[in-house]
Amino acid sequence: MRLRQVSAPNFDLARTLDSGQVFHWEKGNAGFVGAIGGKAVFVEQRGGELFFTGASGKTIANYFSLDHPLAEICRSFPGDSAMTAAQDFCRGLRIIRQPRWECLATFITSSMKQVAHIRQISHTLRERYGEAQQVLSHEVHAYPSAERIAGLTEQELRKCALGYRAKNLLATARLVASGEANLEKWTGLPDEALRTRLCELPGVGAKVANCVMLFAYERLSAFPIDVWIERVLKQQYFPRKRKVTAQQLRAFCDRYFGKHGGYAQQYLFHHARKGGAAGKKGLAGC
DNA sequence: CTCCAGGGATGAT
DNA sequence: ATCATCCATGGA
Repeated sequence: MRLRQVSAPNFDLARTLDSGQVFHWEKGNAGFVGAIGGKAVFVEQRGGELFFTGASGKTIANYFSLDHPLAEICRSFPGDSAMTAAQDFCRGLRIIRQPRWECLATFITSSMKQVAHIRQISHTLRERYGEAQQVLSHEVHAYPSAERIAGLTEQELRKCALGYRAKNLLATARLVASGEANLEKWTGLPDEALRTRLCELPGVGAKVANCVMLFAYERLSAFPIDVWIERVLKQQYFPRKRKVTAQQLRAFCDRYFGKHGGYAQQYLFHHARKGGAAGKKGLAGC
């Protein structure tokens, strides 16, 4: 199999796929095997080039947001020490453009789960209910459509280790499949209206809504606050406050991180999770 | 306001 | 080998 090639300067494929925004890519053949929408894809990075097969160069470049002006985005970040360290740690990490239903469904199943569990749930749902494809002798399953999931029972979903999330995923799948919730049409909504629509879906609260806005609707100012980010924010920006409310954090983030807050959040998140010293232990005692 | 639901990887003992 | 911990949403 001959691979095709696309230029990808200022991009780090492995780091991007390991940053908790997407959960189905697996290592294989010196690169990564996964799916972009319904297409099974292999992609490998060598220096500033991506070598790939299974989709067009245009699809690859669009999925990995190779057109995002990363240097300019980083220049818009605040210059504090936490942000600078995170930025340094996350070179080449990009916010990818995910299919809307796949992203929404995945983050509904992510609630109260850690990354390893989310990967497992995604894998099981794909394997049981998604269409199989081949790439370089690897079998890859597309994420099951809303229609497919809408036709399942809560019992079947529970068997995929969804627990109480099964009910929410099923209810939301049915709203999407019936057209009552039109995810594609929502691309035209302003941020606040989009967030409101998303939060009306079962299993979607503020955190999940912001993830979907950031990863599937390219709202780069959306700033999801999970426990990791909450720890970082409290430690770095409210060091001697004993009690900081969710509202205070929210107001601070919206004001402080600017129009690319979503990127700032992703960098702080990835640095906190993978950066070692700043990980759980170091922050716990504060 | 508090409490709880369901579950598997992860790290401590 | 056993045990506590992690964790976002929604309903009681």
